[in-house]
Amino acid sequence: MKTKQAIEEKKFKLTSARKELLAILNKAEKPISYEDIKNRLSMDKATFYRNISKFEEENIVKSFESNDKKRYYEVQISSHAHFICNTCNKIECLSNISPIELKGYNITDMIFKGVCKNCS
Amino acid sequence: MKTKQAIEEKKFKLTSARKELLAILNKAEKPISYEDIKNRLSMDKATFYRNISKFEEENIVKSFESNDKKRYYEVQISSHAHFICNTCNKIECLSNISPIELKGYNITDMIFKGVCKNCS
DNA sequence: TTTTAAATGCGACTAAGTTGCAATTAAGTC
DNA sequence: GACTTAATTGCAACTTAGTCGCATTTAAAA
Repeated sequence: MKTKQAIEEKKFKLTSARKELLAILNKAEKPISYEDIKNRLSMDKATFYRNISKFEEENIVKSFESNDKKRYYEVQISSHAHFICNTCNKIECLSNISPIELKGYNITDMIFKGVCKNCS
Repeated sequence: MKTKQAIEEKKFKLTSARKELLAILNKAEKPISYEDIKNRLSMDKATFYRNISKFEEENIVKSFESNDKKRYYEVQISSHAHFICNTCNKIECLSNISPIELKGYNITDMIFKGVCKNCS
């Protein structure tokens, strides 16, 4: 696991805030924003954002911006595409989509938008 | 053209601010943010955002959020995918990508992310 | 030309995310 | 286990994209 590896390489200290955040991220089944979990967090907003950036630098976490001006984070274990509903802004992970080849481009992420089952 | 149609249906008045904004949007070769064009605009920020929302309601314009917290707008003429560079945040239009089929989903937009030619 | 609802500019506001700084803490060393 | 120190934290103040209320202006129908 990248987390253990990063700690062993002394990239950062494993503080209680970081343990808490990693636990939440590992349990999450879809990308989460600060807003989504702030009530469950004992750390400050600034600490959340600083740690999540740190995790991104170490390739433990990936993120993207959704339609609602918020940034969503998820653990980088399996690479998969995302679906964002234009109506309710719900985010779903799409596991069955094969990566697209496009010469000259090195594509790492795919986001699809449309209207979800509930909203259509 | 949707613009003329919308005006004829009395959906809105064709003010000079709107003419200016439509001219810029029609000339643009890629999605633009307010920041991108503010120096060329004679209208106020609030007017820009109110008009661009109006255009979106009337399906004249489409938009999405990029990696840089900004919203990008473009005229809705040809439906096409977009590529966003994770390094320099540049946005490119991809015209050769065929729409993806995914049962249960009605996909209207596709965004690909990665590293562009310049940055890799 | 008059009328009037729609549109505009301005300034104040909101909300997500960032930053500076003094206080705290993880983790290596004795 | 106590000591040391750089990394981390909380707090408050800040930044920035976008929104809103309101008094003034304007397109376009009469």
